[in-house]
Amino acid sequence: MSEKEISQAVISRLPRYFRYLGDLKERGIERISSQELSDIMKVTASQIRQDFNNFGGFGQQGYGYNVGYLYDEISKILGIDKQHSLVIVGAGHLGKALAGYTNFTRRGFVFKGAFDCNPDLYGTMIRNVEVRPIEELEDFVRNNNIEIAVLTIPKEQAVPMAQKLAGCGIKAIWNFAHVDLEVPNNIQVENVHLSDSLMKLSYNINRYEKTLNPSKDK
Amino acid sequence: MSEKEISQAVISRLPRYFRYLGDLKERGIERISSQELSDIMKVTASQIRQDFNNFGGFGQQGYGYNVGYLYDEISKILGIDKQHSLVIVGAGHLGKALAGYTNFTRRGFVFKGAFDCNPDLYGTMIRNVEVRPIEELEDFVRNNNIEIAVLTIPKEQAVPMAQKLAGCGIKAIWNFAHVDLEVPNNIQVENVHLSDSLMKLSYNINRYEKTLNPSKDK
DNA sequence: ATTATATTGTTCATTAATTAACAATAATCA
DNA sequence: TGATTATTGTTAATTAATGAACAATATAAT
Repeated sequence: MSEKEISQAVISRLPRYFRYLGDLKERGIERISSQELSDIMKVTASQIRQDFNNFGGFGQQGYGYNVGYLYDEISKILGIDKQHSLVIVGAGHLGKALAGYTNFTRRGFVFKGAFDCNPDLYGTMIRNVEVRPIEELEDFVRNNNIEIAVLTIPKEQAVPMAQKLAGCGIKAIWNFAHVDLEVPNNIQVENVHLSDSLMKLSYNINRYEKTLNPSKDK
Repeated sequence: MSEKEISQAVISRLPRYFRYLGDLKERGIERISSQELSDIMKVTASQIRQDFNNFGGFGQQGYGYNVGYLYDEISKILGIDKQHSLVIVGAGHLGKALAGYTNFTRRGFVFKGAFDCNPDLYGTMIRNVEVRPIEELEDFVRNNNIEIAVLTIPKEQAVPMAQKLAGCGIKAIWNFAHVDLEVPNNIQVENVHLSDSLMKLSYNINRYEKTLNPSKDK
């Protein structure tokens, strides 16, 4: 009821706060004001205070915020105070790269299985996990209570695969395939569309060059 | 002068339009109205028309938009009608994965070189390109007119590396290191912070579960 | 203890983004 | 060729996001 919906704009900023707070913590800094954080992060102090206050008062007037406390609170908000099991679907370079990220393990994401449709890969190891045939994926998800599926397969296969995963109790899909998945709304999808990102970069290169040499347009 | 600044919110949507238009084109569809596109893409027709009109009138009243024409125009806006040369800095799994994306080649991004600081990798091949020692990077960028550097190195190395790259005429950095780079504003930076993305996913899993079982909060 | 200072939480104002509305106009049909 | 329909480009209205202001309050200093 008091579950005020928090905008995804705010959510998108939380990981960055978390990162900066982690750095501060590591450097032994115990307290920080919204103004100091503003200077470091190049966002307004007002936005910082507004963002935090969406989740309750973490600071104290005349003092600021306790770095360690704020860090822990944000980790709870983000749900990374608990472990999340995940499987990688598609054991190519990208799948391997993601499986290998120690960063993720550190944040409680536990790599439980890898699947591919290429028989040459069956039995090969990624980290301490062997690659299994894709046919075993659904049973594996069900039997091991897997929360997250990381989709690093071609887009043609991604759509039917998402449907299959929806059917066996997966909670979320981290989608690297260049296609929009359609899944029931009990399943969370986070897209990483790398080509989109690269195109944005291309646009900004172009734009900058045009500001230097406006004659060239049209 | 009439260089009205276009918001990054609009730019972020262009690649998705481009993708859907490409699909339509491939399916042989020649014309489409903003309403039809709205139905397919699940965004309002009004937003579609507003977005396109930032760049000029691409449609025709009573007819709609010509798919092929619109596709080409967007590709020009995004600057992917021309080739962009890039190098990969950090020849790990992620670097290899990115180098191998045929999608990128198709959009005019030409993979020209790969660099790493691990001597074991020197001379090994990624696609048709051999991995070179990182010391050669700066000269290579200068001599081969490289536009984009793809940073797939640890965050500690990423900051000084960005500075070096800034010094040798690179135009843009596609940054996969989990750190904010500080570069002069003649260099475009596009960040792909994968852990941020995964944390957002984690938040949304959490949020959904709380809507089902609100008792569990606090 | 009292006062001065710092800094939050929150309200209000402003700016930006999105959606709705509609007049203008091209395409289609009779 | 004229009437009807479809659909854009654009303006206006609404909603969301951001930034500024300030009262409330804790800390620190004297």
